Amino acid sequence: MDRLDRKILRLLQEDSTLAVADLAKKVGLSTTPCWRRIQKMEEDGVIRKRVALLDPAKINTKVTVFVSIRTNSHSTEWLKRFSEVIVEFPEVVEFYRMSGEVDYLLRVVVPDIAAYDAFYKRMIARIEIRDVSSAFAMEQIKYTTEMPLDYMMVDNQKSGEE
Amino acid sequence: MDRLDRKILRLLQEDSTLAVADLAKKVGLSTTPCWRRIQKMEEDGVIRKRVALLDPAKINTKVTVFVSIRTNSHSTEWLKRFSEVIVEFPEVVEFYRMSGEVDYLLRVVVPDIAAYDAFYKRMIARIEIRDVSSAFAMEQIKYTTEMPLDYMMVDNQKSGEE
DNA sequence: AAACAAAAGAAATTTAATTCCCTCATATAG
DNA sequence: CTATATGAGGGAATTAAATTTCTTTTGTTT
Repeated sequence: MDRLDRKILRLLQEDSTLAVADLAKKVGLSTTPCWRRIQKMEEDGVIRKRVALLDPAKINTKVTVFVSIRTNSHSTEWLKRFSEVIVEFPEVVEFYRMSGEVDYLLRVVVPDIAAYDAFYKRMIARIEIRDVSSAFAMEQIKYTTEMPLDYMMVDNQKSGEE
Repeated sequence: MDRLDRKILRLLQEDSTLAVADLAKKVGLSTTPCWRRIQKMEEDGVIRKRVALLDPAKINTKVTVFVSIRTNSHSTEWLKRFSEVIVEFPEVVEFYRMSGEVDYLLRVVVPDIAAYDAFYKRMIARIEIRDVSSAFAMEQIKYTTEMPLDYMMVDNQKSGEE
């Protein structure tokens, strides 16, 4: 993994429809070696998948709610079931086990407050939860699937330029 | 936008490398009309973009930190500058203006605690912030870019939007 | 400097995207 | 009712891109 791979990843994180030939040109390679690098990174799992991103407003899911969940030390059994139940909801797009005050944090997307309430009722109907608190996002100022590539380990340390 | 469009979106949200011909077969169409539906949804902005998703572990960004920021009513100027500064950090992958106790919420991705500390120092060096608190994710139980399609309007949406 | 390995590139081939043209169903005006 | 526009679907040709094959370059080791 060198600086060319990193350049390729940067571009594919922005737009994966880019033709290999065009990508190669931007990176300063010809299509074959560029294609091979992409293949390798897919085999190695560096590139996990390629997906289409939708406009939340256009599909009626413009409201994001962060749901903080506190549990006073439940059993392992409860934890397992809790995860299974939560993961199934398509409205839950992110789900973390946290350190500190909050034990679990969910990001939930819905059309509006009413839909959130409906979701909430469905959730607590499926599993008993001690303490839940919801915080609504008023505005999504940034959302990206692009990960920083600055921390990638590079064998050939030709780091620095672009 | 009908149920066929929704089927197409569901599949493309999972895997956008799917060939139009295969997609068409799964949906129950031939390639031409299927292709045209995809084109239309891209023109309409329903499909925002197509991207490659990377494996966080493989690019050394497996730690997620949620950063809660409280500000005792700052000026509009400060707000503007704050947003501009924060958005520029590639480590900040999500950034919300919130209702309630917390005013802003960031999701930050870094390799480890030390790198978070370095990020934190760089951030506060660039802008004065009243109250910051950081919560570390111990585990990412779910992360998806697939939005729920259940809330999409089903009928012929002729009503002028946009 | 010879020999090898690893990466790059040109050109041919295969596969998929895109266009063109036709059919069918529905709806609407004359 | 009939004629005619309209919109969606489909087959087949065309164009563009992905993939493979083969050759060349580059860098390293002995």
